[in-house]
Amino acid sequence: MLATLLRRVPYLTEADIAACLPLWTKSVTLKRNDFLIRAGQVEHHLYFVSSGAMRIYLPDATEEICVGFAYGTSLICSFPSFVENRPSDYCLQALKKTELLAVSRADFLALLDSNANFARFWRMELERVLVGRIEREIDLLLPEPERRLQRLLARSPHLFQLIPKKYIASYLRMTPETLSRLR
Amino acid sequence: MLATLLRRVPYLTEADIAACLPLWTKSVTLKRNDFLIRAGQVEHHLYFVSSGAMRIYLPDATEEICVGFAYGTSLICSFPSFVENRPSDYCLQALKKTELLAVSRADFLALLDSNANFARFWRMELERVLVGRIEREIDLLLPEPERRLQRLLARSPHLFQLIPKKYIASYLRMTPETLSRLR
DNA sequence: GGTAAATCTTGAGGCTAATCAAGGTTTGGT
DNA sequence: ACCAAACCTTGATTAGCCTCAAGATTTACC
Repeated sequence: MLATLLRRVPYLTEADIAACLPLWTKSVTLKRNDFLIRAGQVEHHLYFVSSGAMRIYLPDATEEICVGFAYGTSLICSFPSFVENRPSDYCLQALKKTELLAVSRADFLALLDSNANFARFWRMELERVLVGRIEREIDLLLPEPERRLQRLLARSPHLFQLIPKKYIASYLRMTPETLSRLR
Repeated sequence: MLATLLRRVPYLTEADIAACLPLWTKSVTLKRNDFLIRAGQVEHHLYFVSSGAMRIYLPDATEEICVGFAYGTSLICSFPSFVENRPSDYCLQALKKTELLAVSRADFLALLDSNANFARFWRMELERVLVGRIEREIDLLLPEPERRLQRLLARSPHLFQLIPKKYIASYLRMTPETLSRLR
């Protein structure tokens, strides 16, 4: 539930949350393999995953390179497309039945401008995501597949129950065969 | 010059810039191979590179993995350490004589809280950096060394005049020999 | 619950990039 | 400008991951 996520942020008041919640006017339900966005489309919404699981992948010339997952109660979008209002390089696809709420870019930006507490929340969310990306970069730079796997197991062991191994292998920059052999 | 960087931001007024500049009280000059920060230290400052060039690397067990460069007029710090106030995983080292200005975390956070325009600047700076990281992630995920090199050549050709090839090779997740053979 | 599809595992072989090594070139510091 | 150190290049060899393939297992959907 979105309200639960927001209530965990100490400096957001009930008034801030009450100002935010009504902006999530769009509701989306995806079946397995449905797309939330395809490469080439412009992303105009920021999404909250209520339930289900998604994968984010780059449709490269010869293969689909998996760059991330979303599940549980997290925010998700094709970030460069949403922020820069340009066509997405990525596809976002449901791995199972998935329910999402969405806020439009215009409403979201207006909220950031009108509510300093919420602007602070978004700033800290960006910092948190950026720190996560930097951690992730370390993973990708390690030359040994085994150490890349170890780091993911240490950080996100639940992924292995939730996401098909072939996508995790792609995320870890190795083939499914190599991942299977490492286990 | 720091003022030049800030004046390029359309929504920062001269008053905003005047409020910001005096906070950069610390001045640092590094010789070649000097460290701005070593792994294990906590980063309490955000830096602006006035001149020179720096590399950011991860001192891994067996090798130094290069994760980025800073030069010209850019902001730089060990980001996870600065944001989360914890020991840095990274080393920041000067590649030549380098001059920097610094603002303390406390002063910077106070500025973000007191100046909405500056908070907006920082939010957009974070978004910009995050988009760059996502681009960078694509580079790292490409399996072929040749395509990783092509993307860097397309995006930052000047790096090859500025930075020793061995660090660029590490940044591109390949050995100096492989980089040399690709050219 | 049953069936088909998707996914995972295991094996054999090939290829690419890493390693090791040596010579040539550039760069830094005095 | 000189010398020394750092850096870059090229070659030969090796190791590790990918590719291809087939069988086993799990999962999805009616």
